[in-house]
This record gives sequence, C-alpha cells and structure tokens, in this order.
Amino acid sequence: MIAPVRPAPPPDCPLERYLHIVSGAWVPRILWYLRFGPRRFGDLRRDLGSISTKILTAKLRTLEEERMVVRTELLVSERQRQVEYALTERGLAFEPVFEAMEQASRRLTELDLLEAREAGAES
Amino acid sequence: MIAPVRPAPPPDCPLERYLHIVSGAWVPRILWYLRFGPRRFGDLRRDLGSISTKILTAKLRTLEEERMVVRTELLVSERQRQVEYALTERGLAFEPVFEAMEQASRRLTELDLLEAREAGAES
DNA sequence: CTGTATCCTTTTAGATACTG
DNA sequence: CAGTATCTAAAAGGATACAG
Repeated sequence: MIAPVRPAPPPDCPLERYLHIVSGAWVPRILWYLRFGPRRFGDLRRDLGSISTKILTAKLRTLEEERMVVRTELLVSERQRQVEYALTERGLAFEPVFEAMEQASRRLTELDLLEAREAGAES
Repeated sequence: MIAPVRPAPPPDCPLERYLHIVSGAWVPRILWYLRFGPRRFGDLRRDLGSISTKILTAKLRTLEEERMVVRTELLVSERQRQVEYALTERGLAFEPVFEAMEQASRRLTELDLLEAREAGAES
C-alpha cells in the first residue's frame, strides 16, 4: 500500500465551546482581570482603560448568562450601591488558557528581540 | 497602618501581543487547523466549513504579515497551482494556548454534564 | 485551484447624555 | 456608583461573480 499523497484531514475543531464565549476584544481582558479576585464595575472600567459602560455591561451580562461570572449586589447604604463581579467555577476553567496566552505573548516578544539582535549583527 | 479596603489593582494585562493577532472568529480556527501540518488553501476552506474565500485570504495575509504562517507556492504544472500554508516558529508559539483551550472546552462540557446529572437527581 | 473585486449585512464598539 | 438609552462609526464577515 502506497502512502497517501495528502495527509488525512485533521479532527473537527474542538475549540467551539471556548470560542463561543471568549471571542471579541473585551471578554478575554475582562476574564483576565477577574483572575485576581472579585472586582467592581468601576474597577473593571478603569482596568480596561477605554471601554464604554455600554459594552462593559453587555459583556458582563452575557458572561453571567454563560455562568462564567457572578454578579453580587452589595448594599452598603441606602444611597450607595456596590456591585461585585467574580469568576465562577466555569470561569476558573479558563485560567490555564490565560496562562498559556501570557506565555505565548512573552515568547513572541522574545522572538522579536532575537530577531532585532540578528538584524543588528548582520549590518 | 490600616489594611486597604480595596485590594491593589492587578498588573497590566499582558495579553496584548497575543490578542492583537488572534482576535476574531476565524484566526484561532485557522491556526488550530494548521497545527497538524501544512495545508492548502482549499483544505483550509473545507476545514473551516463556512468561511468565504475573501475572509480566508484576508486572514492568511495578515497572519503572513505577522509571520505566523508562511505561504509556499508549489508549481505543479503550467496550468495548475497549489499553495501551501504552514506555521512558522512564531505560529508554533501559540500551540500551548490551543491545547489549553481544548482542555478548557472539555472542562466546560464536563461541568455541563455534572450539572445536568444533578438537575436530574433532584427531581 | 487560488485567489480578486464588489456590494451588502451583521457585529462590535465608541460617545454622550441621563437615571436611581 | 452602576448602570440604561440612543445614536453613530468602524470592523468583521458573507454572497456572488469573475480571473489567471
């Protein structure tokens, strides 16, 4: 039997369950900032820098629906509100992904440096 | 000195180098399918199922610019063209991320099952 | 087979003002 | 403080036709 010219097609992409939730520019960042413990609405807003309240609310709502985060309303006083967002067990399931992303980011920066050095040496 | 009411803010999000490249619905999937070795344009199109040629081309171009993939034109005959896309060393840097995503996806499915079982048991 | 080109729709996000 | 409402802009994606 002769080896096939083309390799067998790869298995179906099993990333859907993840990508369905984490796609978009903001969600990964939101989840990343929640890794360090519960954070309030305003905290996240500051963490993320340039996000509009509309988007932040929307993303937090869908993350809630997916049960990746829980929203807890803390009643501090009659006139003041505090709302805290925290990762659920499901949210925690993505921890290793973010760790890997961080590592990959670092690796890329490393490759950038190596390359810059080579470019400098050859001139 | 009294302990601060609010914990210190988390460090700056170090995911940018990654997110800059991999955001969007298609890029993660493209990279995932390239993990198993070089693939041709048409292969990827079939792998991805519903992608339009326009988007596939566009994504492959930017991945090329970022040097995550290399494009190799194989001249088979005068009239036939074959183009192969493969991960570069940079592209390989994202492998652990995809592995973590797969694991996370599995974990989520597991949690779904556990929950469904509990819901069944309590009725 | 590997794309371009064009047009159109959907999604995502930003700005700003306003509420309890 | 934690949002909602509204309007607008930009980005991403899809459909289809066509070219080398």
